[in-house]
Amino acid sequence: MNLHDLKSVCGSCTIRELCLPAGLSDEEVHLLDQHMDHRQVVSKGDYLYRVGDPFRSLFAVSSGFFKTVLLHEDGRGQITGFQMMGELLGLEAIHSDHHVCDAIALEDSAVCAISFDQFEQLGQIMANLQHRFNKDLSREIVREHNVMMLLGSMRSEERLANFLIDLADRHAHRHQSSVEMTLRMTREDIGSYLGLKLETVSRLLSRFHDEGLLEVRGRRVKILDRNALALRRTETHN
Amino acid sequence: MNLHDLKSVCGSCTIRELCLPAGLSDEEVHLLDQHMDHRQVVSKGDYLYRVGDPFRSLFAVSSGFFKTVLLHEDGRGQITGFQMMGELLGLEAIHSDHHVCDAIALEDSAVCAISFDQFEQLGQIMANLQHRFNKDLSREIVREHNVMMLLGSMRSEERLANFLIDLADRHAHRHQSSVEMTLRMTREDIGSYLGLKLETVSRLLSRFHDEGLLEVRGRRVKILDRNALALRRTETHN
DNA sequence: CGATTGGTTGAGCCCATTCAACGAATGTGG
DNA sequence: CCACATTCGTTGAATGGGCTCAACCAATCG
Repeated sequence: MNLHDLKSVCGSCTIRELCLPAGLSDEEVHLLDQHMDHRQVVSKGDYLYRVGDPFRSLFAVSSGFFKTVLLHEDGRGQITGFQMMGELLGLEAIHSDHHVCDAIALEDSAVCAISFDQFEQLGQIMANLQHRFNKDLSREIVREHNVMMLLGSMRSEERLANFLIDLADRHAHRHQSSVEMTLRMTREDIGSYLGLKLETVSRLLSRFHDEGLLEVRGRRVKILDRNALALRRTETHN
Repeated sequence: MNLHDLKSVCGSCTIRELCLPAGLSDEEVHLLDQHMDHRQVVSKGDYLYRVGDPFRSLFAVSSGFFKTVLLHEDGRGQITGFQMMGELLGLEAIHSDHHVCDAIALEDSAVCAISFDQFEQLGQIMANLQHRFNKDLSREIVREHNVMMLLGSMRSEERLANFLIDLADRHAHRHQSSVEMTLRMTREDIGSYLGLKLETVSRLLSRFHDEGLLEVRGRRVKILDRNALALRRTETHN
């Protein structure tokens, strides 16, 4: 039996409450399960989808870690997000029926695929599901608002502090340590997401380290003083 | 009869195809009409909603021009978008049932309010409407992706060129001149949206003017060389 | 092993910011 | 109606934060 062909089963999924079926009743989840597509493994470095691919399915990250990259004609790329378990991939593609960014696994990962056609039909008979989905889309909009704020009006130090705290919170929400984390992405990835160059990210991490806010060893990061770090998210920290 | 109490009637609306009911059949639009809420006038400078307001309705801009502003605790604000007729306001609020930004009219405007509860019910019995709405939400996500790209990896000149071309295109799409436009927002607003200071925006406009790309007189902007301007959206313009 | 990728650190530079002065347009109250 | 304040925009000069260029190191891999 091939992992690629495993059926998704939300009903018995440990991250059910973090994911699409959050808040649904057992019967509703059962119904959702019947319409779930396959489960799919994506190895580190592989593309889940690429710009231009026709849009058929949404994906829920079951395990692992992804980045989504928006490509600009002249080669420049912007990372628009990092997705961890329970989070949805592919929402941007609904509009044009084609993916408009690349989704790349940053570690060996697995996703649950949901045929969007079937999902929409299901939404028609399950108001709860549709409502949850509307909220998920809206949440993504809010998240991006916050990134716009970050990119548009914060200095480098604040950007990185925000990034680290956000990452820690998302780990905590998944019952993982919000103190010690292994970054799944390179300095360049972080820089791309934050609108900074990799050297700047590296320097900032060193700075935070020197100041006793973090312990940084490569991609292992330990938050030593969360309060102080949290203060760095905003300008005046005299 | 008070304009504030006018019933919205999509069926006879001139911008129907730019707005929420785009692509719906006459019967469907009729059904939508029955569930539309009031039409509402918003004077220049007034708030359509504020951060923290409970979310009850989506708004479709019927006429006029809005900005949405995300406030940061320390007083800084980021403009997350400008909305013109046919565009939706309030999508960010679905997630938390509360508005998370301010919406401010930049000129005397009117909006059509749609009770979101009723709208969701309607979506349950009108697959087409729900599908359109999913696409609208997805489009907003794509738009914000592009802003992230702009803020994260473009230089000031490219940002402004992108902004102007985008504005021109949206005017064209509404059968308004895409050559001569009156900006509805201040230099500071533009700067906030583009992650620049107002002085920088002013200097860039002067530069484009001097180079013969634009004719700028206060808020009147005439695009003299659209091709050249379009080239400025991307780095290499030797 | 050499080759490649990822990360750190330094030195100099440049683009956008800051600070500042000034002008134009609009509105307000006496 | 004028005097005055306020808001909006332009332009100049100096500053600085993050970038560029570059060297170097560590880890991984075929």
